[in-house]
Amino acid sequence: MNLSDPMDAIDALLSAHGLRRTAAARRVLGWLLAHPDTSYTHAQLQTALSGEGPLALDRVTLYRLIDRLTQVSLLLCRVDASRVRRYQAMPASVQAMPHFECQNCHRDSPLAGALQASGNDLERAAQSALAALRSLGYQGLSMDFAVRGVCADCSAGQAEIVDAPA
Amino acid sequence: MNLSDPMDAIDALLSAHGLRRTAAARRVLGWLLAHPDTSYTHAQLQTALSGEGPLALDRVTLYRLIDRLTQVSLLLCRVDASRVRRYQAMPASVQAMPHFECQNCHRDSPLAGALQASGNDLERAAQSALAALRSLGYQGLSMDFAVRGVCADCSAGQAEIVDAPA
DNA sequence: GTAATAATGCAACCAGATTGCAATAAACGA
DNA sequence: TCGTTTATTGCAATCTGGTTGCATTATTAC
Repeated sequence: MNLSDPMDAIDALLSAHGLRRTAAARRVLGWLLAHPDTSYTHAQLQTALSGEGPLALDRVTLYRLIDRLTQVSLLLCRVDASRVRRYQAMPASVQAMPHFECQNCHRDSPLAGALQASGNDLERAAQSALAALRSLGYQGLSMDFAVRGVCADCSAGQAEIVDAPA
Repeated sequence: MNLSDPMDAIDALLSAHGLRRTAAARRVLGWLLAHPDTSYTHAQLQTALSGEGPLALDRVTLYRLIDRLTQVSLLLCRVDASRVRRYQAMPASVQAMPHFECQNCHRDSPLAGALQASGNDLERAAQSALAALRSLGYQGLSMDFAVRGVCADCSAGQAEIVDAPA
């Protein structure tokens, strides 16, 4: 088996985690591995896969498949501010992924730029916290630093309502 | 007006944030302020309030009320690992609130004890990150540090399935 | 090859949350 | 204090993301 062939690598990952090497599993894991560092909802995955693959896979099948992939830590799942689950291929190195959740419009935006100054401290502290957890036996971990408040758009909108009613 | 009277204090909070001082708003905000540092789901709030208050308030009314309270940052809302929103009175001082989300059973557990060693570093870094955001104009912020993985119960359960099938 | 078992597809169902709209109730100015 | 304006309430219907049961199909292990 040639592991440099992405297809063989995916099959190897599936077997190594006790999952069967089905067409659907190959397509989903393959697609997510080809689109790293981004998370997708169930709906996004289904349209993305039905767009390129042969025939669309069933809604429920996709739900169960991503559940399985998540349970064996091949995927990372988080619930965004709008209550929908987002999946992505488990990153090789764990970062803190700071993001901002608006309490008003429930939009979720990455918080990389705003934290450049203090971001490194945060990253360092998070890594050492993670190391502590690992030493306690936790496995397959990822971290997520969420900041909640009202985003610029929404506070501007609320001000508008007060200052300049339509 | 005597602000030491909790009822007047609640009314003052409501007006200060541009909300009307209705019976429902007083009850909800009052109850959450009386139960700080804990978050409640919509369902929990409804049963808690209908249990003590006079008559139960409508489901939809409660949804809209907590939305309004959240938008003006009187409440803090987060989505837990099971995709349900949890509300609590906005804490006076912002802490990092580290918690663990199981990728398998979707249970959400506080992570205070496990992080005692590195927790302080994390808290410090988070506070400075928050200060940076505040200087950028963000308001009404709270932080949340989530660690994701598979909890001890679930990894034990998965091992059982492999090692000792029923 | 064949048996055991995991994965799929379909239909029905569920919880949490949202929308539309008519009926009330605060807030504010006269 | 009386309207008037506008926020809030309650009810019914609807929506979305997700789950369950079950018969069928495909992988895996022998």
